[in-house]
Amino acid sequence: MKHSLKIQKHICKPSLKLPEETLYDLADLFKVFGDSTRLRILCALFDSEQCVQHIADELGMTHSAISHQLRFLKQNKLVTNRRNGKTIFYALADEHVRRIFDQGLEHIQEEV
Amino acid sequence: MKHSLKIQKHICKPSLKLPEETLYDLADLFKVFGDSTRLRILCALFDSEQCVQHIADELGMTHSAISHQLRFLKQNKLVTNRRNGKTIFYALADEHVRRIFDQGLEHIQEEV
DNA sequence: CAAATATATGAACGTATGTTCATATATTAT
DNA sequence: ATAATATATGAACATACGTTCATATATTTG
Repeated sequence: MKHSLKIQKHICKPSLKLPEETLYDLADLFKVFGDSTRLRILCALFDSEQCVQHIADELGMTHSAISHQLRFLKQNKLVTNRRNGKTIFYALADEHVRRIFDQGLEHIQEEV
Repeated sequence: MKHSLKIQKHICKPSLKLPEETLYDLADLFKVFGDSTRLRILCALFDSEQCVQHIADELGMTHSAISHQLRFLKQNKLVTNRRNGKTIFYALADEHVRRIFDQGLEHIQEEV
């Protein structure tokens, strides 16, 4: 009886149990937000759709680098695109992007 | 006059301009969420604080791996900890963690 | 104090990531 | 068809990341 406290090592509470795959998908989603270049691209699209070269100019990077990242963003459904002649315009996919962005911003700006 | 359309290459709209440093901080924050192990740790803390070994057991990983990740999570202010004797309990730092997590979840579950 | 337990940490290792460079594709203009 | 423009993509490279292993620190127990 005297070491009953010692025995109960871990009081197991069942925690929020999401499927493995969901967690991987979720991690992949946040991974997309986890790079300042991609965040800057998203910022550039906040007001209106933009073409690749415009974004590249604005960020001072090559169109190749931007194109690679846009593909990544599109694969993860954070942006959509439409072709207009030679140029392709990219736009934010939906409001979640903005909301996730804003929640993150709130978090970092809250800390001292 | 005939190629005036050709000339206006990029109609520059000023986009949301955040300081470089803010973007890096924001990317760092999302980077933390961009790993399934860390997400699982956060899940494990959703209901209540937990000690390192408990989390390690639950995730089927070594305490070393978990400890490394918890340090990372703490550096980014997503968790706090308190010591109780030999064991150290970790807990979610604030509600932003949950909200960012939930927004992400909404996003991936919305898509078909 | 020594042993046991819980956690932390540095080094090392393989893998993933972001950019660049060269090249390919697509559209338009001549 | 050829040239010019806009974008996409594969390979290569350097860097960053996550885990493991060994070891260190901290607390409690005997």
